[in-house]
Order: sequence, then C-alpha cells, then structure tokens
Amino acid sequence: MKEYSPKEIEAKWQRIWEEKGLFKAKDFDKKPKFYGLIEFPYPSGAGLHVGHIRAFTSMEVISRKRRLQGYNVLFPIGWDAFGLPTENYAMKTNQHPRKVTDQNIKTFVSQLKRVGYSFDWDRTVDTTDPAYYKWTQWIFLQLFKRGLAYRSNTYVNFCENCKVVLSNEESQGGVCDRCGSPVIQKQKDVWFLKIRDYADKLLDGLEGLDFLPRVKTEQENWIGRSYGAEVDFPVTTGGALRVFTTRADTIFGVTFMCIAPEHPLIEENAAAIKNMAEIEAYREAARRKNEFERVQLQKDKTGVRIEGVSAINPLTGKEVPIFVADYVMMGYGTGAIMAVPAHDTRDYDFAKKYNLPIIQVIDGGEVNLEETAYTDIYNGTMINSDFLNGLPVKEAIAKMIDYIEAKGIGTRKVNYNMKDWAFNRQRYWGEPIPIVYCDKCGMVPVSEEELPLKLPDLEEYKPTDTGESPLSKVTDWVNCKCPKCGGAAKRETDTMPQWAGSSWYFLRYIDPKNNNALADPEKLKYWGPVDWYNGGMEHVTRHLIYSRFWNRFLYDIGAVPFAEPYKRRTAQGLLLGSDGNKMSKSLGNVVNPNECIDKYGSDVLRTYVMFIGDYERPAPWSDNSIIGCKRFIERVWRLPEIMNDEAGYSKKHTASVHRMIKKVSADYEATGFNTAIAAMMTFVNEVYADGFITKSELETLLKLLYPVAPHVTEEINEAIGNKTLIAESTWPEYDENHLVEDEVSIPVQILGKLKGVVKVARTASQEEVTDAILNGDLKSYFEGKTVVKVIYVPGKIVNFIVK
RNA sequence: GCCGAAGUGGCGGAAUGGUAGACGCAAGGGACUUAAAAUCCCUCGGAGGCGACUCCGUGCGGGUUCGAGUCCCGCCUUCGGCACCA
Repeated sequence: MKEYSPKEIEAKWQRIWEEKGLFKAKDFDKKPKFYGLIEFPYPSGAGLHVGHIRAFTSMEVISRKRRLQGYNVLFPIGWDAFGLPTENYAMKTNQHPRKVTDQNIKTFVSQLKRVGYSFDWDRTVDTTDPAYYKWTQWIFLQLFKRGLAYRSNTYVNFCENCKVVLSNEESQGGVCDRCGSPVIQKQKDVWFLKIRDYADKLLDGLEGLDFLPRVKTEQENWIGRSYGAEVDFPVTTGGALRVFTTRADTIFGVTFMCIAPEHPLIEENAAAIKNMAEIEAYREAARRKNEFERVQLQKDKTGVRIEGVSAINPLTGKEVPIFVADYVMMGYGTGAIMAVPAHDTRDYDFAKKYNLPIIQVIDGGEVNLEETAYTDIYNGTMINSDFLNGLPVKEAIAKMIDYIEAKGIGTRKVNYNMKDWAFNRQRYWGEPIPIVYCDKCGMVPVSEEELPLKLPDLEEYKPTDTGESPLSKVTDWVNCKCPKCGGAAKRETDTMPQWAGSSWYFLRYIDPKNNNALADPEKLKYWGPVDWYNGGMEHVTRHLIYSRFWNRFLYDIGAVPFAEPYKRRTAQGLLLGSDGNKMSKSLGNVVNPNECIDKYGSDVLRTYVMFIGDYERPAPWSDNSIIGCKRFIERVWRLPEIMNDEAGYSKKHTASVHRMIKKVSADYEATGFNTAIAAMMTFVNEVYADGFITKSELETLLKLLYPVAPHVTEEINEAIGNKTLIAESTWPEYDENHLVEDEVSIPVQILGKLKGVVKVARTASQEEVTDAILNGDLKSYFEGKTVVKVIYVPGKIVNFIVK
C-alpha cells in the first residue's frame, strides 16, 4: 500500500461524489425519505470553527448511513446571513454588508467542501436573498393580518451598546446576547409577535416529540405556565385592583398589596394620592435600574406606600395598604400582587422591612415566622381562614378558586413567563418590515404582489443615536403610496431581527426556488417534518422556540401540513479549548479546522470530533488525542496488507464482525459516536493481533467507518479492487446467530466477590457449570466450605453462597 | 431560590443491577534504526507479596440485593438553564 495522503484522496473523492451527484435529494422519490437538519451557520468573518464540525458531523454521519440504508436523504445547508456582526464588521472595514456577506459565504462554502460534507448544495438558501426574504416578509404579513403582529408602546429590553431593541430571548440573564452588555428597560413603540398566544400549543406540542429531555424541560421552563386565579380587590377610591395569584388559599393572610412602578393605578388615582412626589421619585429610580441591578438587589426590597388609596380584602372586608414596589413586574400577571408575608419569601422580606403585619394562615410542622416565610404547599393545613380551616393547602387552593368564582370576586387564570416577541430592530442589515403608515388608513400591509420589499442599497447604514433606523434617511424609499387609498404614505423603516429568517428556513430547503409559495404543499408533505435536527443548547429557548412558533402558525393557516417541524432534536456539547475554557480569540485557545485538515486530513478531524467524548457533553480539545485517531485511520489504511482470504474461516472473527455491525449501527443512532469508533478500533486491534482479515470483513469495516471517514474508506475500497463506490452500496446487516460463540467465559463469584472465570459451552446447564467450577481450577476456594446456594444467570455470571 | 445534568485512573472517557476502568491519550520499558521519526511488543487505579495471590477502590454517610458506578434515603461539590414569575 502506498503512503496515506489525505490531501490527494480527499480532493479526489469529493470530486467523484460531486460528478456523480450522489447527495442530491430527489423530490417524490419512491424510497423512504429522511430529512436530516443541522442549524445553518451564520457566515461570520472568522470562518468555520471546529465547533461547527462537531455540530455538523453527527448529522453528516447519519445522512451518509441513511443513504446506504436505502433512504432518499435531504441533508441541506444554507446561510443565516442577516444580523449585527456582519453589519458591524462591514462598518469596521468600510464595506457594504452585502459584499461582506458574499465573501464570508464563499469562505464557508470552500471550508465545508474541504471537510467533505454530503450536503445537497443545490438547495442552498441564503436568508439575505430577496427571493428568500420575500417569504419571510410574506409570513410576517400573514401574522399581521391575523392580529399576531402588533405595535405597542411599552418598556422593552434595549442594548445601549448595540443600540437595538432586544427580545426576552435575546437578553437572557439581563445581558445582550451579542455584546454582553447589560440590558436596560426603555420605553419604545415596538413591534411584537404574539408568541404568548401560542404558549399552550408550544407546550402541549412537545408531548410525543423525540427531544432530549433537557431540551423539553428548558422549553417548558421558558414558557413557564402556571395555573392560578385573578382576584379583584376593591379600592377605596372606587374600582378594583386586579391581582394574579397561584395561592388563592392564602387570601385570608393578605396584609398589603404591591403594584409595579408602571402600574396605571397611580395615574388613575392621581387626585386621591397624597404623596405623589415621593411616588414619582421612586418610579423614576426604578426605571433607571437595569435588570442586573434588580437581580443584585433582590434581597433588598424597596417600596413606597401610596397614601390616600387603599384596597379592601374581598373576603374579610378589611382595608390593606397599597405599595409601589419594583419587585413587582408590570410584565407578568396583572402587574399587581396581593402580599401574603407569612407564606411568600419576598412578601416576607418586604413586610419585615416596613414593619407590616404577618398573618399566618397555614399551620405546618416547623413554622417559624420569626425567621422566614412558610412556603411549603405540600404540607400544612389552613388556619385563620374561615371556611378553609383544616384543609390541606392543595385542596384549599381548589376550594377558594371555586368560591371566588361563585362570588364573582375572581376567575381562574393561566399565566406564562414567556413574553411576546419584540420583533423590530433599528438596523440596516435585516428584512424590511412590509408595512406602510398612511395618515388616512393607519397601518397598512404592503400588498403581497409587491413582495419582496427589497432592502434599498445604502452608503450610510450606521445605527443612529436617536434610535431611528438607518432606513429612515432613504426618503425616496420611505415615501410611498398607501396600498389601500393610494395617498401619500411612509414605510416602516425598522427591520426584522436575525431570528426571522431562521424561523422557517427548514421549510425552504424543501423547495428552495419556488416563487409562488414558500414551498410547494406536495413537497412539504413528502419531505416534512424534519426527521432529525441537531443543534446547540443555546438555541433551545431562542431559535427552537421561534421556529416551532412560526411552523405552528403556518400549520394553523394551512400553509404547512405538519404542526411540529422537528420529530427529533439532539444537541452537541460545546467544544472547549485545550485549557478547558470556551474557545475564544482573547484566550488564544481557538482551534482552526483548516490547519487541522492541512495537518491530518478531513477524515482524521471528523473521526476525532466524533471520538472526543460523549457527544452531548462539553469536551476539551486535545492536540495529543487527535494523534490517536490519525493512528487509527492509518492502521485501517494498512489493513489491505494483511488481507487474506486463504487464512481460512474464523468463527471468532465472524462473531466480532457481527458484534461490531450491531454496536456501530446502534451507537450511531443514539449519538454514541465515541463508542461506535471505539468498537471499530477494537476490531482493528483484534484483526492485527490475529494477523489477517478477509476481504469481506474489511469491506464491512469500511462501510461502517465510511460515514465518519468517507474519503479514506472509498480509497481503500477502490484499492482492493471494488468497482462500486461505498457511497452507492448498502449498509451491512448483522445476524444474531453469528453473535453468539459456542464457548462462553462465565465470571465466578463467591459471596459476591470475583474469584475467577470458567469457560463452558454456551448451552451448559447450571449443574454442568457448577460441576465445572467445583472440579476445576477454582476448586481450592471451596475447601472446607459448604455451598448453600448457587445463583446462575445463564451465560452471564455465577455466584456461590458458601458457609 | 427553582429546574436540570453530572461527580469513575495522570487526562478524554467506557460499563441493559452481573469480570469497574472498553477505546484513546500521556507515561515507563523493550524491538527495529548509525540516529531520529514512524511502526511493532510489554507494563500501566492504589497498597502488600519472590510467587500462585491478598486487601482496598467509582464524591461522602446509610440502606436494598446473592451481587450496586448503576436502585432507594440523607448530604457535599461542580456545571448548565431560569429567576423578585406572584
């Protein structure tokens, strides 16, 4: 065998596969379909990252395997190319974002091709292509027409550094997703998508999906459904203060009320409020606190009592004070709470600080209200609560809700943590929002025939300090005719967020060039839904929620034939630097895939990222360990040297081969890529130890390894005289009959401790096994002992209980 | 605070309740070589013993079981997610 030269053979096979068009997905093919999806990359200036390789290679392996298994496979690639980093980079280097994007895409294409991924390149999509975003805009119009896109003047997350409004999903932990600076609350007139209306559908839709449990749980927590009741507390100046509570059982323990600083009750009662100046000062201070400060100050509750207005407990008729307190959020529930300091830790802290009464209404084993609130809802019974007295908490909640509904004081209510999706960005490099403002007609959607509403070319597209979109300066674009009345009108100048284009790209792959629909319904029916989607955990409460929402909406309006877009979702662990830290330029621990391919070849790199560890867990890169994979590939490369069909039939080999087929096949399906590769290494070690391998055994190994290391396996396959490409062959099957060997080694335990191993025929009975042990090498262990009991698990283990 | 995952050699990591440490790296020894690289062979959790062997060992403390890394109870630690969510 000549020397292993990855550079040559990788280019060669990539060319051959492409010429043969082996990876093109065929619409309506008779074969069963498989749609494998990876999260399409953001084509950043930094180029492909080894993290991408780990994320993509799993679906690459599965896709190649599926083709051999006889599936018609759709494994596409595209570019999520709108967004701030490109725009920022373009500004820094003084180029147009379009140009930067095209350059970056070119780099990504060449890098991905070098890795040898079996994408169907004909179906590439680019979110910044007008032919693509025509349909992004179309979806927006459908949302708008059904009242699911609306404008609202309210407090929203805002990043002062990026000068942009952020959704809740983009500001998790109170910091900007992009730049990490703290997010502030800013009052703005903002576009929202009513994702909250889909909260139940998104939650209930999770059932039956094959998502990793942690993916499901994170989504459930993010959506955060809680069951409770809205209760009206009459206000002394008239009207009522409505609160949301999950603890209706504790209404008898209410000693004060709190409202969020933004709560309208203040304006409504301005005349009656005696300390307005104080309250205004408090509100102003609260407004200036950012999320970060609010979290830091969690323990330090503050508030101001509203003098002159009180609430009345609808059950006891007692008057309770109302406070403005910033631990109450306008964005959740009704922006007002009933405070039960005895049984809520936050209310407790507040009551302690402002010397408010604490009334215990639940009696539990270890209540010590001197130190903390008693919040256990599973233990404890009601006291001081009239008709609830003596009931366990859970029953009391149900009974109270029934009671207040009957009395007309309140109603049961479900609340969600998830907020509506803030949808517009004051930036240039995004999809224009297809809405026109007409003095006469108000907000008017651009007519669908006019789509795509193209992003105008701009020389100056820097974000402005006034918070206005750069597009607002393009007067001949902004000024337009009202699609409804034909009068003078102005265009919406904000653009959509980065997440828009990625919320439906998996649909476009199915029919990427369709100009009449986002995709042909028949093709959607054929290919959809995605069978297996792999991506990062960081997208679980971002992209994955958004895209499920859009797909579900499109399903509801009949544009898509399936309610849930992804049948199965897995997630790769982060690839860390060799120092165990997240790879980053500043730490200098970034591994460049190009350099790895130059040094070891793509097959070795691919093998290594799959072998590095548990696929779902973070793993540190190791320059040493990759050498192990290089050695393995080279050992495989040299196998033809010991290929020998004359060496004879070996039952042991056959069993090993079939065990390997079974293990590798199953492990690939379960993302156990590391153990699959280990099983192949074990086989190769065994074969070298025996000194020979048959041609058919080698062919089997090559096929099993092909999804991971396709180039080298094709080359060897050709070198041993095969005319058919592995890419065009079929996946090996194992035969259970070959898995079992005639003789098995049974571990022998005495009182649960391992003493040795006995070799017996596979079919041996317990008596035969016991005899073999008592008369064999291990018999000295039994001298002077009596065997009381024998536990024999056939073929597995035997344990003697002796005295 | 709440939710989730995990703690196994020097390292990455394997183990449907059934021989703990597969596979790989690193390390040590040897073969080949003028030498190096590459390759091949051996050793490789700890302690003891010349030795066949013995004892200890999967974060800690209990328990269930013939048998526990795996199951149960109680802790500790780390990581990830959410977070004044009422």
